[in-house]
Amino acid sequence: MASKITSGFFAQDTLKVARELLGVEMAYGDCRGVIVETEAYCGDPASHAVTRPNTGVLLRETFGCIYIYSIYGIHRCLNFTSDESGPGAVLIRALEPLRGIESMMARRGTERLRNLTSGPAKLVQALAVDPALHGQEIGRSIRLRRLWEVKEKDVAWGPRIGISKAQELPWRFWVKGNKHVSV
DNA sequence: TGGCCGATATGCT
DNA sequence: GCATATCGGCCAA
Repeated sequence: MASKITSGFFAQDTLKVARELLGVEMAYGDCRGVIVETEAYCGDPASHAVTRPNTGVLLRETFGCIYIYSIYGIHRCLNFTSDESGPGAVLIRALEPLRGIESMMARRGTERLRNLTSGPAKLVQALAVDPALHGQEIGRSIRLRRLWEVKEKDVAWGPRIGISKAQELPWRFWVKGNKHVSV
């Protein structure tokens, strides 16, 4: 039986949270998908804890909460805050769709399964994540439970995508070979 | 109050 | 591979 993940899980180190979120099912509204790609943001120069000192307060002062930001005007991305002892958040970059695929296709305007949730802004649009969830504790609207046990040998990692600072840090994690990983 | 930048996605060449 | 839409957040003035 799959085990529920609550906000307390996010108290631990951000890199560990990012790694451990792989294989976790996310349920929201009429949709479900498994997390297959994440990125960790700590107190590094690319983190909103640094680049957005006002709104980034959530990264410093909470864990286990939803952090939603907008980028390039038209996109929104979903994070979960982490690390009870410092700034941290994990960006959810890709899901493998499980349920509500018809709804996702309608909202994304495509029939192509591979293009539904293979990117941070794509999955927010596919699941119609409400921006008003910003700051809310995990487990209320967005529910998580471990669905897959992802072995060490099935985890890949590398540099984070789309950033101009701290590009050398290999803080992006994904499920090796999964067809729904971005890029 | 204005200007710059960005954890993206898409469409065109 | 490259241009670009489009706007919130931030800071300088």
